Amino acid sequence: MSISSRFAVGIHILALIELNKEGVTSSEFLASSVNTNPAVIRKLMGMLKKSGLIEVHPGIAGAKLAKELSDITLFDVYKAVNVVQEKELFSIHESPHPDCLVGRNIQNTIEPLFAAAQLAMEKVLRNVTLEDVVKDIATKENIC
Amino acid sequence: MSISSRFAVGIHILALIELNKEGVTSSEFLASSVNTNPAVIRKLMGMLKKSGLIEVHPGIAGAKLAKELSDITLFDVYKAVNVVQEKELFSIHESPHPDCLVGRNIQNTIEPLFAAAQLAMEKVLRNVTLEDVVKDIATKENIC
DNA sequence: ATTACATGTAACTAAAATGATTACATGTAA
DNA sequence: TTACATGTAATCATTTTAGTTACATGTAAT
Repeated sequence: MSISSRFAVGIHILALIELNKEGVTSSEFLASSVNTNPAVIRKLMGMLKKSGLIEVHPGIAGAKLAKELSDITLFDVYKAVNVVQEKELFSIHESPHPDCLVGRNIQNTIEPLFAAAQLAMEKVLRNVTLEDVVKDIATKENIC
Repeated sequence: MSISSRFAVGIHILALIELNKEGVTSSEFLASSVNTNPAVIRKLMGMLKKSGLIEVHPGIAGAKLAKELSDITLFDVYKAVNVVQEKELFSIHESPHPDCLVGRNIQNTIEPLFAAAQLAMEKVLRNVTLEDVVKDIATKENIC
């Protein structure tokens, strides 16, 4: 199964806040670009806010980035929107039989292997910033 | 969300077939060790068989490995049990708005980044064999 | 103050995936 | 033909997702 698109949408939201920084980036505006419901966006904005990535205020239209673009990595977004918990990218079956040689050891044997795989994936996310994302979009549009 | 435990169970099955190679490893025997239903095991056995990792025959009790332990990587099991499709570890929201600068570029920008993260994870799986897993279990049991 | 409009948040829904379970067809060998 | 194994389909409860609706809360302009 796939990791929730909340992650991709979170990146979309942050990139659009940056590229629309002269304007007002409301949940309705974002929802239109993402093609979803404003309430879905507001829920994600809440998560991004809680993680200190954006600034939003009740009653005041628009969101602003709370950090420099180059200070926000994809990993920050990934953690903010809560798509994968630590050591839980792979699920391991519970209660294997303790009387069996394999059953009583499989969890402890597999866990560090799965953790290493997850960390390798997350390391890639740590090495990409939103600045990279925004620059790539600009390049595709021949803006720069 | 997490990747299906079919992966962990698949590893469990293969390790147990190896460690019980003097005996008969039936779906019922495996189900008891994994602590699930024999039909679940048989479905997984079918997948492992289809990928050429084990040999099973209708009407004949027991499964055997079809390859050397050191020739089976965790990645082979991962692909066999079909837990994550190529380039689909992360899902990307569909139909963002094409009239928006971000909307019309976000998918193409994000896709290679997500693919790179997925590949990094899979690379770790490619570098671990079932021999490593079985040896680790043996070590934990002070067998070697 | 009231109006207009934004965010914050809860409740409800349909769709999809998972894992368990049951049942039965198919295949093998004694 | 009997006993028992694998192969496989149908069904079910649970969980997650993403969308939707509704409304409370907060701000600012009139």
